[in-house]
Amino acid sequence: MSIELIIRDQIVEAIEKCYQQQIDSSLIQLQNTRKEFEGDITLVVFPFVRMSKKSPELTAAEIGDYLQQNVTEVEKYNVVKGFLNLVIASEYWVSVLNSVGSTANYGITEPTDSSKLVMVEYSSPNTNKPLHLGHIRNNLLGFSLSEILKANGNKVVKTNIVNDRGIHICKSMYAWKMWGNGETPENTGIKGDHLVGNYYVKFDQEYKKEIATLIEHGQTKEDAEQNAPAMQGAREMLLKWEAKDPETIELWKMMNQWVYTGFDVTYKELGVDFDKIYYESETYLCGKDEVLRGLAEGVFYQKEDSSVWADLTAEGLDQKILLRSDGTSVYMTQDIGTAKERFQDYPIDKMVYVVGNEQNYHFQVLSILLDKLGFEFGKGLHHFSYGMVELPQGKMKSREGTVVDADDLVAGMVEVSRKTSEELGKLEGYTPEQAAETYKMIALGALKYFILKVDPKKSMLFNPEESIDFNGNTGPFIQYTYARIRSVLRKAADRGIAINQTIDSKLQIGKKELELIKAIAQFPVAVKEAGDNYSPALIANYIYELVKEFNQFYHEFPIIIEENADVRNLRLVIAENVGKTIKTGMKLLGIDVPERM
RNA sequence: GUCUCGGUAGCUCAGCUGGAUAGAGCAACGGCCUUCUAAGCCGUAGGUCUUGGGUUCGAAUCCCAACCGGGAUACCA
Repeated sequence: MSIELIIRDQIVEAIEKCYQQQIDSSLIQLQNTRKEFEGDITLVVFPFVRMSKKSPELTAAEIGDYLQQNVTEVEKYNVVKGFLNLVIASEYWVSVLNSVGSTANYGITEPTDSSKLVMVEYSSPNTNKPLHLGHIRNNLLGFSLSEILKANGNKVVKTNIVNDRGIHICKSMYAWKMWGNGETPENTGIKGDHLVGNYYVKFDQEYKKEIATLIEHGQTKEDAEQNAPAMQGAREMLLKWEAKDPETIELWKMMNQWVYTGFDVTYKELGVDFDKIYYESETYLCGKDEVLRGLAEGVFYQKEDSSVWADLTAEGLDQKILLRSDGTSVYMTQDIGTAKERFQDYPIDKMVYVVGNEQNYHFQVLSILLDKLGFEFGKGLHHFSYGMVELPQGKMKSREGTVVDADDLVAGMVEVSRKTSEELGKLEGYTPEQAAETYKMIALGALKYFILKVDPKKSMLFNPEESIDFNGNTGPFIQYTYARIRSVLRKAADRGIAINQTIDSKLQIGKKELELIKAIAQFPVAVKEAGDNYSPALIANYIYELVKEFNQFYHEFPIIIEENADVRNLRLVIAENVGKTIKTGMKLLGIDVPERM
């Protein structure tokens, strides 16, 4: 039982004894004592003043007396205004430290057979262009969220729905066919997803030229957009694709394969992966069937032009189209099919969609539609809605080339990392491979931490010139602290200092050491809150606080050169456990930590 | 128009289930490497928490309104 729970129970009793009142434990506000005051845990006593009918100070003193007498861990207390600061005996903190040291996966709750199965969908790329910074935020959030849910004792299936069909895919295909001259990733050396993306851009350029020409020849803008040969070609291609025209299918398969090969490289670089991949080309027909079933059952309705609709006015929403007048499916249709298949494939307890907040309406509607179709899981879908990444000049647009490409960004950061590392020269003795691995680890640490430390709900700004930082509240700062701890531990071993993991409970603990033990003790709380709130940012912020605390300690106090052997051992044990906690915490963010840097 | 999310230091962000004097990093300025890694540490300066009301012993935090910004809003995904 944690000290906090014990104190809560005793406060309830104290109120009953002193003021003859039964209180609800939600009235009990405990917080960590602010550093400028003496104490470890603070009770806010204002809510009890009404019961005691005494001043806040007197009330606090009475409760403090009771706790001091009845809770052995409460050594003493002091009162500042309406705040009761409790000083917890250092034996308790020693026992916490000892238990951290003896716990293999400190802070992590392993899943059991009866754990909930959570499916997390993330990434969900289109196969017509390479991944950009927006996708990076999605991928990092999805991966980290999965890790955090696992650490909270859930079973997690990571999934990806690949949007591999549709008019946008046909645009790239058409452009390649028209103007590609047989270019392939092999004969150009261009990464597959980039090559296909180039043709997506090419399509747009040619399309715009054609429109301009048609307008010169007297067509209206609307007509020109419809009649431009490029657009007609792409449409024709989509029809051929749906009709399973062999040549078109062949082209589609070839170009998609280029993209997948490219994506795999990017995913591997980012360190994200999936347990199960769904393809829209395989689920959209199922969605169509479901919509038609809904139509037959009277859940949906059909207009004269034979398009199919859902009426959501009773839910306070609009009408939503589910099948176009030509019978082809829309985004929503596919998501219905994909959802159904997933719940058939897995015993899912919770479905989480990691998708940008521009889709809030979409998922609200999806949930209602699935419910209307009789799927009991419909209401329980969770849209993990995150904010957009913006550039100083505004939103990113693939077609206009105002995107920060994922591969370029990572490569650029690795380059900065390499330069910095070489200047500092701390990797001497590493093989070129080891050094390269470390540069990459640091670069990705910087990128991932930069993105994950921000509250997922909020939109964030990425400034290419300023955001690539390796100092301050950054991933490399945390990685550096870890490497520093490892260095200390290596040196201790070199000097033949054996670390005794079990600290004597009577050992006097210094103030700064105590702060660190308390910080380590907060880790499981941070993991739980991150899980409850679906927020990797809470883990990032926690680690930053811990690391700052450690660096202050490091500068102020000697560790291996401390002469008192007991104190030296205590500091080594603390350093080791801080390192352990950093490593576990960063793992939840998908960030690795280096032994040296 | 309607719905929705946001507005905290020059910049990027914490803090938001109400609690003590609103915190970090970057940028600026000044210190600290012949003791364990200076990608670090310490210090100076920087705030009407958009504005106005309300609830409360207590509001950056909750409620209402206004202003500003992002997003969505029936056949793009």
